[in-house]
Amino acid sequence: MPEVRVRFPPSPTGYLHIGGARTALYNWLFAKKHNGKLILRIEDTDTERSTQESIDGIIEGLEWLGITWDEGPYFQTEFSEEHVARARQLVADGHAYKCFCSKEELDRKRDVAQEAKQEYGYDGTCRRLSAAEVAEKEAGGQPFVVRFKVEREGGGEVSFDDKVLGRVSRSVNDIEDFVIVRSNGKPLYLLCNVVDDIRDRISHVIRGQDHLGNTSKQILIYRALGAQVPEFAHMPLTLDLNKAKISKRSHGEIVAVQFYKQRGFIPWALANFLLLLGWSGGDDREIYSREELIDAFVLERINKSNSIFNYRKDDPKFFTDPKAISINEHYLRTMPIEEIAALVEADFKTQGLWDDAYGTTRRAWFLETLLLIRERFHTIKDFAEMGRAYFADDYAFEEAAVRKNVLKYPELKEWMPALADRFDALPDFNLEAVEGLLRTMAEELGVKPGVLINGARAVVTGRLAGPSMFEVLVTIGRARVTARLRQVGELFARFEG
RNA sequence: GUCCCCAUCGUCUAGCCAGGUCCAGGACACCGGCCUUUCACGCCGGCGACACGAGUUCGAAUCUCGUUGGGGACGCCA
Repeated sequence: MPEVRVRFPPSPTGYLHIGGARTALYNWLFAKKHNGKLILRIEDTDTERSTQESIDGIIEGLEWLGITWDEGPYFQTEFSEEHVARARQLVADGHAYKCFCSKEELDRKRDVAQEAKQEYGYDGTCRRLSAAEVAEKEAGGQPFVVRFKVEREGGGEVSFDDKVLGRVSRSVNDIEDFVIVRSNGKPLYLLCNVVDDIRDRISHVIRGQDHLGNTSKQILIYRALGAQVPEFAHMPLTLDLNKAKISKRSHGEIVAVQFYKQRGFIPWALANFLLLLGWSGGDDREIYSREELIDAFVLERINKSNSIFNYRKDDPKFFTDPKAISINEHYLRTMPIEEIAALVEADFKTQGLWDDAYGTTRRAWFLETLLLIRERFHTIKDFAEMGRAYFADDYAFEEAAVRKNVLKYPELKEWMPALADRFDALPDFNLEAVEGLLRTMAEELGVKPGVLINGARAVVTGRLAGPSMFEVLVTIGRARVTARLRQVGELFARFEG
């Protein structure tokens, strides 16, 4: 295979959404797999809608996901002269012509056709203009667009072998003479994209199936320009629950990569999820490390059919596609704890929960604590929220935990401080000692150990559930544990009052 | 309306190209059980699909045709 060069060409008209991220991911994987290059090209020719903020957001999103590029970002607007030159060349070579039909006139014709449920497409009025007529209109200062002259002599088809879909054909009679240059002289996407891909020596165009219709037109442009046509791979689209294409506009933050970063997703977990939306390795494997995936990835195994992004809303646990959450959980509890620690550290710093000692003298404690509590968390955010009691004293109390495990046993008002006293008297505050003491005390009081254990859990962590209580107590430490136990009275006052 | 693409559990999918080993496998979700001081994890089990109809064949999820359904495109957006 000649040098593999692929590109990701977002138009900077909004944040990076998961569909775009998935396209970027597939391109990146393909490049890596073949020791090729990924080119990032910002298609900013739509000056009306392009923003710097969007460019920054896209780059930030790609970087967060770990999708790296080898060249760029290039900006399409920087190559306008070349686009114009190629358009002129096409006109000079007879592959394109000037069209003087007004936009209003065409809109009207289109509306009429649509109204009558008729097929519509440019009728070729200006294609038949003689050189003299064209010269006359130009001399008169009439504005014009440039249309590509689709060769329809003898019919024929434009076809290509798509890496995903197989052979795709389209009759030239179904391709209208499409516009390649606006009346203001600015070339359009169909042309710019091809000119840029030729200049960037793109070998494989991997993009969504929504571009399928563009491909036949663009192949015509490649040929007219005398360039080699690249390989194509049209990926299936990601649809919403109503089977409509997901978009920034209609779905909002739930489809933004940024949202997942904010909600505490592990970058590669999101990439892994996105990968599975339309690709499988052919076996039952679903979790891949970067290296494993680069090794396993092949374009031919991309699915042909569209997939549904099964997101939910307003569910505390499944705030997005449950599969995405489950993959994130998988990484959360299997990744090397140092890597998790780095993500938690970043989050803690934004929340004012970070203690520099966690990086130095209390490093071991910090890592062990993360190891202890990560089992039942869903995202990185949970360390600061559900796990707050391990790192700070201003943790919240779950109402259900207090009601079920504290208020139900009024005696705990005395028992908890008494337990604190006993803990203080312990020569060593370790697992065995704590467990022995708790069980002995329960026996003396004539209650089940669970009453003291769960009561202590609610008081010390504010939560209904958590890791083994003895480990929790030792981890949080004697001083903090006893102080919290002695404040049980306030809890009664707060929730009973 | 025209053109293009697609069609397996609720969702993501394996199997399809090279028809039998598939009364269709896995994952997520859901339900039940085990474990357990709690909740998770883990393990075990359950629920649950070849869109429909013809044809080819001894045999079809797999091949062919049709129907239906879904999606995309049809811009002087990208």
